[in-house]
Amino acid sequence: MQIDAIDRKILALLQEDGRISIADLSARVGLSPSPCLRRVRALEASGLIARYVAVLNQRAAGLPVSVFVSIKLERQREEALDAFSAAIRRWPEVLECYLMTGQRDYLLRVVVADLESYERFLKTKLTRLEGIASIESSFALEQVKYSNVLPLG
Amino acid sequence: MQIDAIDRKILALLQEDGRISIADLSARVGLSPSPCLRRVRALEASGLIARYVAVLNQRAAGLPVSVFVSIKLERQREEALDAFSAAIRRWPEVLECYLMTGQRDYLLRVVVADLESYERFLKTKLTRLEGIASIESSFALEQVKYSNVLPLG
DNA sequence: GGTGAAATTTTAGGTGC
DNA sequence: GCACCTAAAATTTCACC
Repeated sequence: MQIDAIDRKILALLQEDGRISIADLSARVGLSPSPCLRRVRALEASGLIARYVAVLNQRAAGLPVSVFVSIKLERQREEALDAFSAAIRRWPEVLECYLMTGQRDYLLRVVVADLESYERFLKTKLTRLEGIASIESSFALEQVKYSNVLPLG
Repeated sequence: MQIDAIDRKILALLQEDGRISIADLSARVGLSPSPCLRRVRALEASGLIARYVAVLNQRAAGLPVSVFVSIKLERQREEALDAFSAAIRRWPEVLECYLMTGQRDYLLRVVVADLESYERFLKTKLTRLEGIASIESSFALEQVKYSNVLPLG
């Protein structure tokens, strides 16, 4: 999809406030509401805008702990890798998961209420998966920055 | 703030779709629109709902690369730590930053278009900061999961 | 917490530049 | 492709029970 400067401005504003009205949005990007709405719909249809969500305050929700987990998998069949991915996607404690360069390395961000909850997650879920060679956990004390705004142009 | 089962349901739905109408939301949680809207406003005022945003597709936006950067700081004055945090918050390439347990360790997620852009970020920004003892970069090949939905009750 | 009505916003259509 | 206008539909919001 072709993106121009006005689209970038629209995307920037929607990333800051996903509920801004088309009237306000169009005024801020220098268009009238009709073409502005058309652009937003086109950006949604193209998949560039993936979804609109409410972002909660992790601490206020009683889930102040983020744990970063490095997982190394044993050499194995494709099927086991798919099972790993599927489990990750299913577990609500895992908010982010990345396949890292190098070998069979995954990085997870796990969100829990406290260390006890994390231990429970480890014992009842993660360590029960087959094919894991090693697990290493690092704990975040403080969220210095948490943004969804991509650095467009 | 006191949260009950209906509030948790509201939060779950809003985290999935930040633009769901009050009419739909109220029907799905088993309330009429008025009290449902009152609850949503209370959740916003309490800070539990931090904000509403549009989530973009990183790949479609031409920024497919996430780099995780571990930074160790030298022992130093509080002032320098604040300068570090301030810079991190200002740089749009850094989407997430966590202060980790242990010592002066930070973990960053940096989003860029390609490795060249990452080198530019390193050379013109990160390595110019004072008080950094070491920098270690790991590259994500694939985003297996990226969610904003907290595991509430 | 529910009801109903008013106010605001969204959204689609049509014309001309 | 955009501005402008109009109008219908949907949604938000509020006073009141």
